[in-house]
Amino acid sequence: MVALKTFYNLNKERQQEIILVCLAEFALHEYQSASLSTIVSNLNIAKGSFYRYFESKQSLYYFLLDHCFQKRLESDKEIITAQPSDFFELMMEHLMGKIRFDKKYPLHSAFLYNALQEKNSEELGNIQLTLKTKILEAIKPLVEEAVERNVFRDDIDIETIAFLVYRMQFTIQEYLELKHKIDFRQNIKTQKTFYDLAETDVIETAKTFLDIFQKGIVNQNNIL
Amino acid sequence: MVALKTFYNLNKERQQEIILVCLAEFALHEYQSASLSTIVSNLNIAKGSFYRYFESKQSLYYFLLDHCFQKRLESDKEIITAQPSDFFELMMEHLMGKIRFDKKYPLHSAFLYNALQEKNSEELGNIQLTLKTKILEAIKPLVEEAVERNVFRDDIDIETIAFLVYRMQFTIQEYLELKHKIDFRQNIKTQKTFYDLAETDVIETAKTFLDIFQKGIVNQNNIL
Amino acid sequence: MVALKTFYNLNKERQQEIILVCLAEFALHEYQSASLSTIVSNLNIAKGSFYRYFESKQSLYYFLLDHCFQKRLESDKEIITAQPSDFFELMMEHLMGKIRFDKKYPLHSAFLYNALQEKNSEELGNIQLTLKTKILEAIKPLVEEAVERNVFRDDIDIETIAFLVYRMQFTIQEYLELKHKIDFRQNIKTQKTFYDLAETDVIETAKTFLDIFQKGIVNQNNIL
Amino acid sequence: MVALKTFYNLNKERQQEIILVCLAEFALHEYQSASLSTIVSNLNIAKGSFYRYFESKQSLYYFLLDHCFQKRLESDKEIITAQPSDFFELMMEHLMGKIRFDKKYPLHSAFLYNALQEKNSEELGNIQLTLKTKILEAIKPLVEEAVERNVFRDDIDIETIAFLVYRMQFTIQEYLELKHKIDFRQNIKTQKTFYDLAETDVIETAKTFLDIFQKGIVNQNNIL
DNA sequence: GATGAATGAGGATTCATTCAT
DNA sequence: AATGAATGAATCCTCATTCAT
Repeated sequence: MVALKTFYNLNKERQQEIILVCLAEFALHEYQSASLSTIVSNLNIAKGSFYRYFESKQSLYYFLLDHCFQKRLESDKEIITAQPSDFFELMMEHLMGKIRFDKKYPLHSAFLYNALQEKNSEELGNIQLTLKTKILEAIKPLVEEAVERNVFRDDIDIETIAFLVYRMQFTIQEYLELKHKIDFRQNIKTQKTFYDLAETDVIETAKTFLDIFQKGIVNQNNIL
Repeated sequence: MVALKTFYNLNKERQQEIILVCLAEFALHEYQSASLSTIVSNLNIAKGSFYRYFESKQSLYYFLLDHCFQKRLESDKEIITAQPSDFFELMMEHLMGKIRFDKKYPLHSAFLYNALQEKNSEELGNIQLTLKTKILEAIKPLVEEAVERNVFRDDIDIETIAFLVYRMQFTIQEYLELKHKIDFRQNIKTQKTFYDLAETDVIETAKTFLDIFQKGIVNQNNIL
Repeated sequence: MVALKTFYNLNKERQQEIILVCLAEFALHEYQSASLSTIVSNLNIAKGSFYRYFESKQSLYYFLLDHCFQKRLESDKEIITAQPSDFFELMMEHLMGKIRFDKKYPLHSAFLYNALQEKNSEELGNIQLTLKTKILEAIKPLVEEAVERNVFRDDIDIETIAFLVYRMQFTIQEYLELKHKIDFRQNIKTQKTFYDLAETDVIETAKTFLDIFQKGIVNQNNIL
Repeated sequence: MVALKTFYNLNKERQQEIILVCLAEFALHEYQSASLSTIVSNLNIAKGSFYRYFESKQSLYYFLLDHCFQKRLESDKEIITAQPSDFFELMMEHLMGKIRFDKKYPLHSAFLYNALQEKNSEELGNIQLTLKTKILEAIKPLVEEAVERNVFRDDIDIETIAFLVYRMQFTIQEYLELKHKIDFRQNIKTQKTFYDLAETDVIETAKTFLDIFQKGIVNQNNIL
């Protein structure tokens, strides 16, 4: 879960450098295929040195996971302090938060995205379940509060709503990738921004998806 | 795209056996991490024998992709022949089709699921884009027809609708995995069914998600 | 040394076809690196069928060696029947014979060339020595006869002369390759002629080398 | 072209040992057939260790080529400093240099000999042409100078002369192998000297071949 | 505290040959 | 008589990790 003492003895800049290089590798490859050799070579350090910073590949992975999760939470805190009263406004704020995070921390974002797709293995366990449960736990209270204010249809349970709220950010991401034929991993390699799109386009898409989530896709006039 | 002649010369049972063992490996691991050694060992054949069936790992992968895609299309054809007039009824039929497919062909289903998450690589190219584009091309005509019948809100474009239709099947899958703490890859290993759930639960969930897609999540009474 | 009966049962055309395909493989690669798989694939026959024609890779090699040697000898016989009295005229005839052989039988020629460079191995023994000895045995009588006619300086022994006579054909070949940056193996692949040169150029070079062999390289006038 | 840092960090003795074992393998087999497994086993190191010294088989080969070329050039420098004025005396010095080199560095010599016979391949390119061109470039100036002093017949161009000068050293080698039935590759295996001959014999042969090169093979008296 | 040399199992793939059909 | 499926050892190369210096 944590790095070794030696790692923390490094100055902050070097720590950041190491983290970024590691994230880049895990952003481009899944756990198994990511190569410590590549990391070590990109960092210009000795193989042995790496093992003085982290106990193992697995331990590094958990460290990065923790690190990125914290970063993402911090990024979200700003919203929560300036919490809007309307649930969907709040949700929009979160989506904007995700978009800002993608832009500001593309490697962290890509790493987390990959982590959420990691296949279970002996080394990482059911990592998807763990991560998603953690995220849903964070979302639930907000949903619950809105439920009490009768914001949602009462035939849908809280878990479903919370899940859909969580899901939306990645659905939007997938849609953008597909529509604009973006390969965000390629963007990482070429040092472009995560989406390589005008931010207004991204925001517009988020608004659309959120609106559909609220009101549905059917033409109400047609029904009447 | 295809296997070698030698493979087709095998009797159908053996062909199926080989396909299933290969699918299992690629269902449990992504392309890079999947091991031909494991496959060969599970099949109890010599290393060299494998290369009489398939030219390479890459070629095997494309073969499996094609094979599963065909299987999935066949599975869908039944619906199309008995095509319901209402778009959302049709969509529900497709979701049911996916559920039946998961049950009947858990390995094929898991493989396709993994393929849709494959990271781009020199060996496989932008496989996600290719696959998703193919699927969307199949969905679009159905959506277009519904658009002409004014089924949907007219402020949402066809691409967005088609994407959400495509996305739903996997959103449901993800939700079920999460809610019931299912590890479908573990189920594959233990030869259980894909979901290890009562089918009614699955169908209920599909209905719920479809309903939200139609009418949205907000409490209409509250708005009024 | 010889092929199996089954091979001789094939019609002459098929025999020729097989020989040419095998020669091409051994013309492009040395014994060890030449691949029976490639040969068999180029011939569109079954692996097992090949082993009904030849006992082994080794046996095939010896067969080809014998075959090419015979072809080369035949090609030389024409000269011997129309044998010119002057030794160097005869030698020029032989060089012309070699040039014609290269043109008419590029694969045979390339194969023999490779064979003369084969490294000794358990499988082939000291094949260079065997081949070269055989060639020298053929050259020696001609040299001996010329020696008796006092054609050569009497301070040089027969073996040396015979060797230089043998050597010249390949020295010329090497020179042409180098001067014109010819890759005769590439020419084989692209089905061009062996040298891809005007024949007059080749003959001119042969004449020059032969003249130097006769009279030496030094400027006689300068000495006087 | 060069080894990895790790290689240079080894002490000189170990570096030499590794070089010699590698040279031995490439002296006995051509590039394709030479086996890293054999090398690694002869060195009593792990498979992976080798790849800490050299990037690849190809890279090792180029390193050895460079290494041997340098060694050969150094060996030649001694001559050039004590450069005799007569061209043929200089040439004799070079032949003697080659003979000493064969004796002192039999593996280097054998490796270079093999390299000059390597067939073109994707991995090594047209290595023969490259090597021979390099050698001829070194010989040409010496020839040009002699040309100006009217040493040679004026009907032969410089390229031809330079080529024959280059060719002689290997022609002599081939002759000795043939005459004394020497298998220098076998000598390598049994750790004997390159030629396994009295040095006087070798020198005598060199003198003979050089003399023929100068004055030609014909009996001048007979002509008159 | 840092280094980097060493490891050996594992990766995909090719090979010449055998043998049952 | 011909086929072609099967073999398993060999190929080059990469990997995460250990440990002596």
